[in-house]
Amino acid sequence: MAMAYFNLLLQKCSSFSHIKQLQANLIINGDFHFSSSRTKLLELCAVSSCGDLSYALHIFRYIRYPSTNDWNAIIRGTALSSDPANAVVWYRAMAASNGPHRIDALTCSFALKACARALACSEAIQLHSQLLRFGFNADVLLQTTLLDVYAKVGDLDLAQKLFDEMPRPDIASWNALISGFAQGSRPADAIMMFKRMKEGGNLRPNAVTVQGALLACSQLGTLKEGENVHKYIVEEKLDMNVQVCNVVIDMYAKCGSMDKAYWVFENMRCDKSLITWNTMIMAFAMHGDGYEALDLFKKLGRSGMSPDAVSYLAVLCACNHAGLVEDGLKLFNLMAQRGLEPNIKHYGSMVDLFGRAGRLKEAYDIVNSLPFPNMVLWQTLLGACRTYGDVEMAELASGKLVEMGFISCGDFVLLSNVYAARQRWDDVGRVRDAMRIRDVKKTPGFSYIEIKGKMYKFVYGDQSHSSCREIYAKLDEINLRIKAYGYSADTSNVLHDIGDEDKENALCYHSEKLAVAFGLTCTEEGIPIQVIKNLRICGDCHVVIKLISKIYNREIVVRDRTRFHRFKEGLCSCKDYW
DNA sequence: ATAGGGTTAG
Repeated sequence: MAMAYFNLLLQKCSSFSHIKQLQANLIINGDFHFSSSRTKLLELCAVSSCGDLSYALHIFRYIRYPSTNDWNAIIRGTALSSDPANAVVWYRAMAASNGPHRIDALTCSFALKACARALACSEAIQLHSQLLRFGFNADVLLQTTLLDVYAKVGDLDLAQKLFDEMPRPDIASWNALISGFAQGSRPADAIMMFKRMKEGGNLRPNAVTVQGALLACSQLGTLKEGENVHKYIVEEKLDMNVQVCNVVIDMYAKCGSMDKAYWVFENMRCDKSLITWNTMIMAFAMHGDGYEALDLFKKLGRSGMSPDAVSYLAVLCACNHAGLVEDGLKLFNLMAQRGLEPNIKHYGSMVDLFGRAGRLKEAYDIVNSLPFPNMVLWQTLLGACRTYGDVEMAELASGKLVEMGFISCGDFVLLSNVYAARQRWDDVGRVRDAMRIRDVKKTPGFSYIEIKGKMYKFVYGDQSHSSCREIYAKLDEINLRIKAYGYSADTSNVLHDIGDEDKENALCYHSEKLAVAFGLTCTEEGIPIQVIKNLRICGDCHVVIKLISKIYNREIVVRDRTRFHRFKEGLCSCKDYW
């Protein structure tokens, strides 16, 4: 068979059996050991969706003298597989093996991609130094790959340094840095870089750039910056891109503006994808708008597209957040009827749903019946035990978490809360000791608030703000007024070994309270206050903010890591279950 | 013999 014809067939390959037929053909014609077609076949088998990596490895073993490209195909395929770390192992085998091959820029590129996926930092550093030795450092594409790896493994400073040292960063280099900042811990810098790129005039931000910038806005919850990015998108007609529209919708929802999110959803200038629908349903879920989510889910069914597992997750989540237990149960069953396999998140949603309804036994049965133990489900169950004060079930769930070695600070706090609610102080002490012995790490909590287009960040007990004095004065005032209203601090949320008065103080300087107090000092009456928190809102803060919303007659919106809490006239949209 | 590789959604 002529090689050109063979390559054409390769391009048309759409199933695994095609691959095998072509392989048989190569072998029969005696071309297997000599032609570049074999390499192409190997690549197809290792990388494409109709291929099969383990079969590619099987073929590879028959190659007497694998070429650079044969090795690259294997490394690339492994980098894309579910075990990307293995690609580094193959890279080392390639470096150690004798033969006609030499490591080239592509080899490095694929191996680095694997490091990014496997979050393998030290391996990335090793590859980086080798790549410098090989003299590939002038390659812009490799520079960008490197930048991306460092950003993804969390070393944003190094990623930025690489960017700064690039002689000619192109649009992908900028995009990699912006997305890196946005996905990592520096969303404000992502927005800054987006603006610099836009105003620099050299390179025009494209569809990829704006997605990074929008993600940064969502992380920060900054509606103002998000609107600016949206404006740019419309000006540049990037809103013809569905993926961009989806991120815009998600951004508006996460910045608290459901009106704008829905407007974009309704007025799209391109066709909606299933992801568009799912994004919007998830947005309603996040805001506790259960009926809107259910309506949209029904509309989706009528639109001609069929809901997938994510659509069901979104609408289950909405039922959950809105307390629509029966609707949720029906949907879960419907999902099975439609032949969709529930995954761990669906089960988590069901556990939450039963938990919310106080049906702890049924929640427990789900967690216990799954073939693989999963810590998130036990944590969810533990949360439900806290709400309903079920000590026995709480001990069972936390016992499982300890057994799995996955118990976290938050879990200990939940268990302690259950004991505290029953005045079982010895047990509270026992939990505290267990935490100390295990040296449980606490993720530091912080909150953002946007005032007149500027973001302010608060950490626990923050005293670094210029208006610090006013903030603490406002907190004192709040404390007086809520106490007059009959509030007493729920100190079961505090685990430190300190006196009662100190416990109250420990609670009253939580970052979300500081942010709300700051919001009260510098906004007009009647203007809603919006706060973004990186962790879940604490129980005491939830009580206090409800009271503030009543006493100060303010609508207060808090986005925590899972959902929105809308406080109004002393009540919260989550109906006190979260 | 040659090209191939980098940034992006629920």
